Amino acid sequence: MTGAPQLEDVVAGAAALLRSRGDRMTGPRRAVIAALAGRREQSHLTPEQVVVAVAQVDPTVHRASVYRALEVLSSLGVVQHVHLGHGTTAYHLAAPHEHLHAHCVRCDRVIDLPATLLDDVARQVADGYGFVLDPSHVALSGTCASCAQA
Amino acid sequence: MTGAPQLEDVVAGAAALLRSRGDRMTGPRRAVIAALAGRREQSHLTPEQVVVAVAQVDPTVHRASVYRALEVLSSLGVVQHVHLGHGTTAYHLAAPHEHLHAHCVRCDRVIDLPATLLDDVARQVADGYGFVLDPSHVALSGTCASCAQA
DNA sequence: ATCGTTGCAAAGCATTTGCATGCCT
DNA sequence: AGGCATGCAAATGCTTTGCAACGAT
Repeated sequence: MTGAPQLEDVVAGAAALLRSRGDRMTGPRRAVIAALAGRREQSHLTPEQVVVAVAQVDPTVHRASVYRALEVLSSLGVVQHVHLGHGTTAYHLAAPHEHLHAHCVRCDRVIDLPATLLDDVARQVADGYGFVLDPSHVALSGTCASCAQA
Repeated sequence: MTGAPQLEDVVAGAAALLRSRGDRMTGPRRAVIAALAGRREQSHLTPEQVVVAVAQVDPTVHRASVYRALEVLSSLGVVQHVHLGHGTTAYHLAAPHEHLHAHCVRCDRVIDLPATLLDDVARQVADGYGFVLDPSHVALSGTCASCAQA
């Protein structure tokens, strides 16, 4: 059981990637990685939620820096994002294994799903329409188990 | 060949629904319906695109009224919306037959897909996770045929 | 010492809202 | 006539940006 990726390793890897570009590892960037890593559940956060989580790690980090850090880390592939319908975007650390997302419109929870779930659909839209599906870019929408039974 | 729904009929139907609620059919609401109906292709419009299209029909209609009209007409079921990842919402007249959407991230085009396309996936997430999928609420994301080959 | 990054504050943008006037029924 | 809807303008909420000071390499 390896569990969640170790913070140290993620930071180190990100630092290496940053330097290889002439960019730098900084406090705010470390804080954003820490904020995203320090989550057992609810590992997909909106920018606002990241801002809050970062503030708990380091209150001196400015809001704007969080946005900028998310952008740089995304471009490195260290962080990934999903669009959740209704205009919000959720960020999470790149997981070792690719996966899809489902978003509960009632409680806003994000559920991870196997990457293969849309393989058939991808084939169908490719064959029928020439449309190349990007299954992980947006979350499937609906109601999660606990909200559905309520 | 019936083609697109007739403007007159849609307006009349909407008017009836509005009045049954104590609401009214007005110029701006008619203009929004006309803007959405008067489209062979590209029948899914962002609020901003609706504002532009409405202005061509009736330049006196205010921006805010377009937003309000879209909301009322949606609540009546005359208009429907899809979320397109990246924070935009597209509106379209309720079609006679339910359908899904795919959104091209390159050219922003929206493609209609058969409603049944996600039936299997819906069953899988229901059985495996208790998640109740709402397949038409968000568009599938990817690259359309013409953009993919470029 | 360099030059990328930050905090701050202001600007942007899309959407929403309060209010007096206007118009549908 | 009565009350919902409108136009206008200001407010909102989230995200981006210009800039001087700061700090990683």
